Amino acid sequence: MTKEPTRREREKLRQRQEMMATALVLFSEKGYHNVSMHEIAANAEFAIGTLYKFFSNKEDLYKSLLLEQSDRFHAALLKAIESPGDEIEKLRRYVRAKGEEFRDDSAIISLYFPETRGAGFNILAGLGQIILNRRESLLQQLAEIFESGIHAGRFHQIAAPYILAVALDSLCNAFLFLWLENPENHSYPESPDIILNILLKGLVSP
Amino acid sequence: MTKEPTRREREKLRQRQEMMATALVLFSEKGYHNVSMHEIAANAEFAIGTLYKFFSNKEDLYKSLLLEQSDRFHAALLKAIESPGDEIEKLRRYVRAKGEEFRDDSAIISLYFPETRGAGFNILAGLGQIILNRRESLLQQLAEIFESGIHAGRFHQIAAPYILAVALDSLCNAFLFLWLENPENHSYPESPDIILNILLKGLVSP
Amino acid sequence: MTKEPTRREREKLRQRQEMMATALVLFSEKGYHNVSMHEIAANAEFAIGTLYKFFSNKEDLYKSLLLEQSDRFHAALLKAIESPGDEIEKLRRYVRAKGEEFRDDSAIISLYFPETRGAGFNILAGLGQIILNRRESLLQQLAEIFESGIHAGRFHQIAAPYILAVALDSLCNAFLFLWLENPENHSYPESPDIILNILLKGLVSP
Amino acid sequence: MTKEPTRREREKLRQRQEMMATALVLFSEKGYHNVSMHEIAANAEFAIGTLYKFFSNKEDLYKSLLLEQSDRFHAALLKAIESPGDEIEKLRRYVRAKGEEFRDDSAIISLYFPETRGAGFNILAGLGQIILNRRESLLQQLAEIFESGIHAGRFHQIAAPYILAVALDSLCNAFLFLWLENPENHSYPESPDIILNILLKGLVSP
DNA sequence: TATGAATGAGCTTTCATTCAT
DNA sequence: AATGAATGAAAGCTCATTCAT
Repeated sequence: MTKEPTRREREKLRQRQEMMATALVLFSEKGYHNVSMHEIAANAEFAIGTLYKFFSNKEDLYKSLLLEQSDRFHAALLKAIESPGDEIEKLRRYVRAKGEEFRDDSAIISLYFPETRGAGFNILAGLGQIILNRRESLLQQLAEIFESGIHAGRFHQIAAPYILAVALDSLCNAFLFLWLENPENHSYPESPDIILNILLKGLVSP
Repeated sequence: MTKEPTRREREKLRQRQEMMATALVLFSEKGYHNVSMHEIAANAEFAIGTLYKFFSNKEDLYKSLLLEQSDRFHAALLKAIESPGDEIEKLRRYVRAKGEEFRDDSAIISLYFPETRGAGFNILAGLGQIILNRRESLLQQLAEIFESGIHAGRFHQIAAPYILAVALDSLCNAFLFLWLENPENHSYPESPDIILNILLKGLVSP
Repeated sequence: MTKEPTRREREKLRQRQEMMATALVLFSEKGYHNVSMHEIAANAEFAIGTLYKFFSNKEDLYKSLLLEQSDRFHAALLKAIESPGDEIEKLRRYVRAKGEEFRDDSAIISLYFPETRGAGFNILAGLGQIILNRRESLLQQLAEIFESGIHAGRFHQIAAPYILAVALDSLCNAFLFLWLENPENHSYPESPDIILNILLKGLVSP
Repeated sequence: MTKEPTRREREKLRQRQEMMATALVLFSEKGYHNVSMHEIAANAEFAIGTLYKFFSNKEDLYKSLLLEQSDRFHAALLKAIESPGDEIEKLRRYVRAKGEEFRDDSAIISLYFPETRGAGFNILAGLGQIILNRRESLLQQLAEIFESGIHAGRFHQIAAPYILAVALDSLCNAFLFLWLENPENHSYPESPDIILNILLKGLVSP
């Protein structure tokens, strides 16, 4: 039974959110090493000491930021996958959800992507693992959808289910980057289908 | 009529290569900001002053590294694309060349990828642009191959040629990352076809 | 209505003064380039970072030093010139004031003099100009005193007023250097008249 | 009996002169600490090692430079003083010689003056002493001229002879600086008399 | 003998972190 | 509990000097 948070506790949470929001903007604009703790504190209008009350060091702040964003991100994707419907519908919802996350919070991308590749800070190895695990579990769930579609005879088995999952995810990322770079060029609503179609149709199938 | 390089010149080139090789390893292991010039000099077994004789500053070293690798990388991919053969053959050679570059020099990836995304150092804007331009021109050439295949009736037009180019490229990257992470799981020779097949075949086409 | 400075503000000012005093001694003993910021910080018993909190860089510290001393110096000389009295009295007060400034703060001389000549750091061009302008305005005021004395018939016109001003100023400097080098040889109180007499004997002799 | 210098020896002397001439220009333009040994070597078109064959270190080069210039400078002034003629003529020749030295080799001034004051490098204390001694001996000789003039009844004894010597010297310096700063404002030939007159009007007026 | 590549001590400056108030 | 002044390790970089060729 969790206690109702006191006013004091709510206040602290709000401060923490404010600091993280400021840090997110700065980190994503300038990169981890080009943002100082003083800068974050000043922008968030707190004293530097207060910032250190909430985050024991710069790395901790960065990790918290990443973890929180990753929470939201993966929760949204999970919800999309687990919603009812046939395989194609699930995949379409997944693609759409990913697009919406990117669109609504593009700041996170520049933090998040280096971490899903090997390019993140190795210092953060431990954290990177959590994120990698989440990604892995998402890929597994996507793979199950493909597998189910294959078993049901809806999909040709053009590759192993896990391979298809990786393929879909990477296609999403690539096109979302494209759209973020030229937001004006692409009407968003139809985009998910473009991505999905590439997998669904084939270039040379009879 | 270029002179044969003197022994002195060859020696200088060798030193430069050694410094760059050391820097490449350290940068790719720890990231630009977590490697000091002293560390690079010590690992390469030169005095710090000698390092600065060859590269006027840390950024210059990083840029030289990136540019040199990008030269090799893009030259190899271009050669693959421009080789004779039908569209499918060209694409297969492209995928294979990309895999070989990654496999032979995986250190470069962690430097190279942040730059093809928005995640690179903004400082290096000028350089990043060069790399982005090269990538763009490769994508254009890939797109032409797809277009030619479509015109020749070999390919269904399941998406715009440029879209197909981006799709192929991102599939390559994703699977090459997979293979690099688990090198033992996948026999290399068959891999290019796996990637290509995803595009060529379709999940649901009749 | 200026607030009474708080204890904190007074403390900061005291620290700043301490740093500048230490820097003044070191710079005047060893010259700008032979004093390191670490040395200044250590001698003033502050951490190097604290020094940089007060002065944004070494040049800024040097400039502040020079400007502050020049403020005091020129204010004292101006006050002397502008005090009531006939021309000779004003000149005598000027000579005496200059002597007192030199005597009380001989450390500044080795910083100040290279700047009134061309020998200062060219870097400090902007600052040097301020000091040169102040010197020029003092010379102008001295020249007016000579001119007034000539018009009043008190002085022979043995040279143009500005020339006489330069002459008086350079005589002051020369003798003040003499006295600083051998402080024991010369009783100070009578000195100003020695300097002035050299000019006056010609200026007022029948 | 000094040997006739061999061709080799003459060549070495010429090289040495070339290095010193280059160093003089650079030092006087940019200041001792803002000129590197490499810069001097490059400008003089010698290898850095060759420079070090001639001067054991940077300070030695600077000292040699200063000493050589001081040799020339004082020799010229001595010659002027020792030439035949009455006291006024000797003084006029002194003033004129000083002006000519300044005019012909203004580069030396920025090196030389900090040294005749306390503002030079203290490192060079030993050298500074030599120059100070030379200056002192010149002042003594000037003082003797004044004394002789006073004894001969030509000069009023408006101050001690040594004081007059210092006064004349400082007046020279001050006006020579003026002229160097605005070379166009003052016709050179008549200048020496302006300087001298300031003293003479008092010294010889009835 | 003349060269200039190589050296590394030492400089200025930044910034994550602490802790007395 | 919140503050921000103070800290000092460590970074990037320069340049006087040496010495193998």
